[in-house]
Amino acid sequence: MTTSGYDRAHAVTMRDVAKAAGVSVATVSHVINDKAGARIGEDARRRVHDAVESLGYRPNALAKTLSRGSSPFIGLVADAIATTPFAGQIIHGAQDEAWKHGYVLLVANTEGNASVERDAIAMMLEHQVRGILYSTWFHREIEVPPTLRQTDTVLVDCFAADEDIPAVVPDEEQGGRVATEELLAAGHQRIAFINTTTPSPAQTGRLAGYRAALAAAGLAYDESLVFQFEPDQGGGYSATAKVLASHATAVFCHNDRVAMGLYDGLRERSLRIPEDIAVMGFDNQDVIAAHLRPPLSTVALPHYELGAAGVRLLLGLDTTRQAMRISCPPIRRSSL
Amino acid sequence: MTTSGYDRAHAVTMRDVAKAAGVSVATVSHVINDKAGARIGEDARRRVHDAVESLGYRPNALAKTLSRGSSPFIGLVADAIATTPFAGQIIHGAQDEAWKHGYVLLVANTEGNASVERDAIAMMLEHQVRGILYSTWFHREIEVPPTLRQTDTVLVDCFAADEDIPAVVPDEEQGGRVATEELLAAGHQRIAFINTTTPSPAQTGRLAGYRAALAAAGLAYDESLVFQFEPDQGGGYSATAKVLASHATAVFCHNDRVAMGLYDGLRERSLRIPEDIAVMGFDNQDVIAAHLRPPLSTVALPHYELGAAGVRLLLGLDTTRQAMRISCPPIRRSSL
DNA sequence: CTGAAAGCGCTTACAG
DNA sequence: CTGAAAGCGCTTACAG
Repeated sequence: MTTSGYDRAHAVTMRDVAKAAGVSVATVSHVINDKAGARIGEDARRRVHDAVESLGYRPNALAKTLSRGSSPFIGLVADAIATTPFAGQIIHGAQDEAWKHGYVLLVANTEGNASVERDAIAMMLEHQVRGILYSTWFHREIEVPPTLRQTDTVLVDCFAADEDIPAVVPDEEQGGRVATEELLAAGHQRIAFINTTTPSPAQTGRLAGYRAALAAAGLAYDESLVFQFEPDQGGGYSATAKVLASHATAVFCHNDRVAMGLYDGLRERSLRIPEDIAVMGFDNQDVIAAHLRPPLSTVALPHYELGAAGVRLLLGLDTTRQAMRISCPPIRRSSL
Repeated sequence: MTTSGYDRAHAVTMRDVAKAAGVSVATVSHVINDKAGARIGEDARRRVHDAVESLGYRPNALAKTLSRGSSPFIGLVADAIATTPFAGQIIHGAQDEAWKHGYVLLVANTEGNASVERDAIAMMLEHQVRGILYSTWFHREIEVPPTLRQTDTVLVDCFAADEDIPAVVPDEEQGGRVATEELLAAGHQRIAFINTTTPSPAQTGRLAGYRAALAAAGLAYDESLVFQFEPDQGGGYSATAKVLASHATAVFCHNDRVAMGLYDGLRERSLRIPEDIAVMGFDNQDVIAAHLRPPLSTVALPHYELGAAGVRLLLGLDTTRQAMRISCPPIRRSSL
């Protein structure tokens, strides 16, 4: 079928190449890996390359791993590839970074199930992973599964309170600050904040950022401008009346879904965005933010970067140890 | 640190277990794998298990693979883990199914870049994958990368025209049919269809389904009820006027984003859903469909099932060969 | 400049 | 009932 002489049943090995090239397997290994110390004649070199070519030889990465004692794998256990578009970006970032350093990602989706988690970690350990990235789909505190201790671990988008395990998380406070600063820069002084009812690093961090930005701008913190609602469309929609009653000229929403609900509430009252009121989101959830009318200005959760930084930390490429905060960049669209 | 005596630098091997249990490695292998033919005394068996326990032994899956000549890996190359929440579900389904049969998924994200794709496939081949799932984030025709021929392949959410490569795709026509049937069942007779301007299996398939459902209900196909717009919010929004002018009482939208735009257009005209007009989406895009006001009825693209079926096909667990169509189930919410 | 040989951690006939 | 030995496909000192 192919001209390479490839045969699925009987893979060609280094031995076959050696035979075809009339050299030893040691020599083949040396030229294929371009070993520094090895002095192989131009002639032999060419013969090996020709044989590789004509036989369609591919090194067996597993055998290589075994004899070298190093692993090409990095494990990524995620609690929800499924429930959210976010996890995808963490995987994406981790994968790109892993590849860049010659590693391959082994991903496992656990749906938060502890026993699946245990199996996934065991599987990774048996495959001799270099280390494991343990990630959650939203920033939170976790209990570290005990078996994770048996290898190098870094936490991604989560952290363990009383632990010394390195973690990389989004900088919620900085995010809340830029969100507010964007509104400030657009000339607003009376900025409402629809925060979430759910206790979380996002809840406290974004609020702290909001306050910090206000303070830096010389504005007093006004409690009557901050609300708590469910962090979804329903919450944003319900918040509309209160926000309007507060006479705010701009609203910083805890996330894009809240903003989406607020949009609905505002539209029902025939209020225009941003002419009548400016709105700022958080998360930069693709399907929502870019496609609302008008497109929503927001701040991005740096999922891709979280995954990539996790791999770098794991491989010891980043000097930082312990909690590493990744900043959340503002995304400017037309809602303010 | 742990009581297991685990030592990261010097993994414990089968040899260590053998020594500790006072048996040969062959015996250890037999009891650990619970080999059928092997008759090992209760005594030796217990000693082995104890040694495994106390040493914290974990078999080296890579070595096992090498000596057995079988691979525990299945590759999944995806063109866009990133750009869409959908790919995540394909991965999820493939992974669950792979695990179920003792395989581990090696995933690679190529962003559609041909050279990355080549590298990804080469990497998988070198890791001796059992086969490769090649997937796209939306249903379409593709050119099969030549190196894919070097192993078993199944196409997921895509297909190759002139090829004999097995593929699993969503059943667009059946999807279009149920979408229309749902509207019919709700009592509508004048059903508009906002189709996409983009030529694709979705475009033709969903239209065919729409026509089939109408025909089955004894309704004539009325060209003036079908429109073509960009398959996004902007398209849906723009379609509003024409849809209204057609005096349809219900609208089947090519996808959820179109429905989202239509919602906006309808709301601006103070029209209520579903009282004034019913709307049906397609895709069941989480963030959108479930959270629109009112929640959108739609039909789901079976991504999880696509991934799972792909693995089954690859492993020869499904007898079907060639193109396999997965049906798209209706999701009932409150927009009709 | 090149090859023979040991070894990576397992599995699997084969003997006994 | 159990072990010695060969082998999976590589890499890596070590000799020459």
